Amino acid sequence: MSDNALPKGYEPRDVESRWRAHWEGNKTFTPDLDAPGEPFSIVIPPPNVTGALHMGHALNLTIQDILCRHARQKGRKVLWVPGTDHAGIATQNVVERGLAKEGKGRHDLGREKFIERVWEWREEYGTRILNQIRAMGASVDWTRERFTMDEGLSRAVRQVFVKLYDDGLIYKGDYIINWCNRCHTALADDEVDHLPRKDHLWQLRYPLADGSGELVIATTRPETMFGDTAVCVHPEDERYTAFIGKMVKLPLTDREIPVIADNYVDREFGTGALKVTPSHDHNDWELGHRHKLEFLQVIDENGVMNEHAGIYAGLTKEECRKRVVADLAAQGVLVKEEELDHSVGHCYRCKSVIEPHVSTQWFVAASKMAPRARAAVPAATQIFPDNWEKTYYNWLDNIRDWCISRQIWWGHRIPAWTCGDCGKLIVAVDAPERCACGSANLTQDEDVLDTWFSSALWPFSTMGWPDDTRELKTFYPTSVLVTGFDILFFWVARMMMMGLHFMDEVPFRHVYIHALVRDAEGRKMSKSTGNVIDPLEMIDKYGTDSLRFTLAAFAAMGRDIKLSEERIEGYRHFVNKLWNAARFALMNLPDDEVPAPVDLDTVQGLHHRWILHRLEEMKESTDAAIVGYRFNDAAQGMYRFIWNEFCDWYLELIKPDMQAGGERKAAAQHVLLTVLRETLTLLHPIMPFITSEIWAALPGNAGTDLAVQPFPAARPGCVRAEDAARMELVQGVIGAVRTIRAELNIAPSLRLTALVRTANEHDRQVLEENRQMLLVLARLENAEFGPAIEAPKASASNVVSGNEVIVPLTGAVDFEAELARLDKELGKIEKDLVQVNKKLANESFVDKAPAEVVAKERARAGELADAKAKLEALQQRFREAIS
RNA sequence: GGGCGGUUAGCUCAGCUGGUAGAGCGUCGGCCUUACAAGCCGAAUGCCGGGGGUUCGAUCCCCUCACCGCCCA
Repeated sequence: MSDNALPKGYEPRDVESRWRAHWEGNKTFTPDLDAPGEPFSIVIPPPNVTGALHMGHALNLTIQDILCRHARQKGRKVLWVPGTDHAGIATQNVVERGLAKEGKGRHDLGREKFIERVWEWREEYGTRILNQIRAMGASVDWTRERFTMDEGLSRAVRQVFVKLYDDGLIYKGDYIINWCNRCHTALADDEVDHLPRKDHLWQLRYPLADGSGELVIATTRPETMFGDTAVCVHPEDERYTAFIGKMVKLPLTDREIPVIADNYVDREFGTGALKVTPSHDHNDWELGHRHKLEFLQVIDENGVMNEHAGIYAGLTKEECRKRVVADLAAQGVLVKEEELDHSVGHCYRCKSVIEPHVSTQWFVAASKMAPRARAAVPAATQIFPDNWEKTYYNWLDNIRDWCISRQIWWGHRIPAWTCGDCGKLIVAVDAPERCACGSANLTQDEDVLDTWFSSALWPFSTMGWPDDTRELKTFYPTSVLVTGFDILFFWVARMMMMGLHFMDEVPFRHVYIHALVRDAEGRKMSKSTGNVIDPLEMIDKYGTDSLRFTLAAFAAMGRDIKLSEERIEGYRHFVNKLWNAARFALMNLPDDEVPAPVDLDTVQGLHHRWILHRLEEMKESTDAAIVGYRFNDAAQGMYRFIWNEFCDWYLELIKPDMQAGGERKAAAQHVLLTVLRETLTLLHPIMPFITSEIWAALPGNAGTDLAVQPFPAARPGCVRAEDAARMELVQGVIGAVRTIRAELNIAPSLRLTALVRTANEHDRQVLEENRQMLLVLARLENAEFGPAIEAPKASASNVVSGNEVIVPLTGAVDFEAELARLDKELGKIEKDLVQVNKKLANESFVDKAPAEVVAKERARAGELADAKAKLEALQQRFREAIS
């Protein structure tokens, strides 16, 4: 036995920190650009600097790491770029909250000081998320870490802005946009969450100006009525045709507004008549332009009513609504108030209600860039699973121009200057010194760009664009983007547009959309619900490998993951199992030198031949599963192989070999080491730490790193399906004896005798050759095999592929139990037999089903009938014995 | 309103191109068997959401209904 055995328990903490330090210190994951091998690259979805690692990140990183480590094993040149995102609004909010504690606002500091403050903040906390990426074991290239506000990336942003402006794809103008009063900035359409909300629908009486009647309109926003500049009905709505073209009096004001007609109106909703407020509603904005209405703004950018609201000026929009409704009710204008379930836009950063607001903003003409991005899927970029294609198309087909200016300070400032003298607008990469008119009186636009604008460039900006770098040449387009569906629009579609425009090539060949991680009840994890499972806490308690394996095992394509701590705890048992298997192996292997090799193609011993065969199958299936993004198959396949085959059978079967010594031991050592080495390699992408640790402890591996070992080569000579079948027979006989023992309550310590009346010479020979396996694993003192074996009358029995397994019973045995057991067994067989016979009796089945299927059923019917007959005979004999 | 997905063992979920329903966890029974009690051996459990259709044959394909979830308007 070895004296440098592994410690009794696996201690993830020490092991993980050691390997992390080793990999980072040695720059193990920095690719050699001159190395041979096909490139494989991934850019990390950059987490927010404000962020802390959550389960979504943990899953995202695990998947990417599996892909990268696997690609390295397959000899590819792998680059995985890490980095973080400056997250404009979110980060600014965090720093502003900090300031608020000091009783200050950002305006008290001024722009420059405030930005300095944000940078300080990011220096302090920006590394936190990076260390959490480290904790996950992510094999990123730390020498290429990027931040969206880096000098290089900022230059890329300015360059892109200027180019798009020159190409006519960026423009500035007054439009209605989504305004967050709290964050005090414009938001893009997809940054608005539509959340369900109980509200009211009020019906209001608008009298005709000529006194000839009245029109009842329905609205959810009475406070905006001061901005009404029309009432709209459906042109074919007979209730209202007479009103079209007339004027109505706007209550609470002295204004009169026209009644217009437009197909946009839903006749079924409310009263079929609606008030039109072009400055405060997206649809009304469209109506306003179509019908050339007046645009009247009544709510300011703080959510306060302005002078157009008359006596309501100065009230917040919420207060104003209450007062207006009360006053309308008092004046008899309010006809009806009803409950309404609808959805209302909320800021995705702060969850306050979004106000449609007209202002001067910058836009990307996304509608012009979308068609190319659409056409690239699936021709140049494939989405996995492909049902997301539809969602992708749907969004691009309905895309509106993208509002990219934000009225905050933290971010890439828009590279546009206005001349104070001639009014000319200058858009340039670097700050211009003077205007063409000669004036030096230039002021830069106050706004910054949407964070997603810089994220959209990530796949090429991180590789050094606009310079023509080797990284770009080698690694662009990236191989795959791994992300959640929640940012398919924000990010994926925009990267496609930008990549195609600037690189003339898609940014990634594949997009793998992974699941959302939910809690055990299927709810989204959120701090407010309090159902968050913190990955760092899980890592601390169970180790990173347990967490990674759990996530991989549940990462079935296209399905959400319901996670609970118990699952992670459960997979820690697997980690422990592997550790102990390795300990056992090491105890039975020489300390330093590699055991003398034997020829694996011709090695004797069914257990060796079988496990080597299974190992070949595992290589193929694991590789196929990872390449096909079926991580759950990869994980579960390894789990079963290691636990149910390698540990439960193989390790048990080599124990006698190890005791026997000599050549038998030498062969067992060599096969054991081979299987363990290659199994660790296969498992390494999912569980990098424990596999590396065990690897380094194996004889001959001291000082080597599993992370740089190649994928185990195929060993065609070891593919032997017939040995797998032989093994199955042996396992079946062992199982039959074990079942008898357990069901008849025979003590495990009692050594039994087993007799097998064999079905044919082949089976007899297999059992004979593997007598020792049966003796050890079925706990027998004796075993006999042959075609003419007669069962002693008092014996329990079972049938395995036509072989009658007989266990003579001695001493006190529960005879009734054996009878009941045989009845149960026969019941099962009969049930199957009836079903199969029914099938075979069906003429059209025999007629129309493929010949091989029919043949298979016939064979099965024969087997079942045979087993039935044998069992019945055995049962009869047993009855005679006990009567 | 439009789109997507789900419904399989007590729980969580696999089940690729239709051909004998699987796993993990949990449950029950028996074991300290020299790597592992975080373990070993054995067992039980399913109108594969309802209805209809295609087919010799449907968990799988088509239609429909119900319930649940998500996205977009």
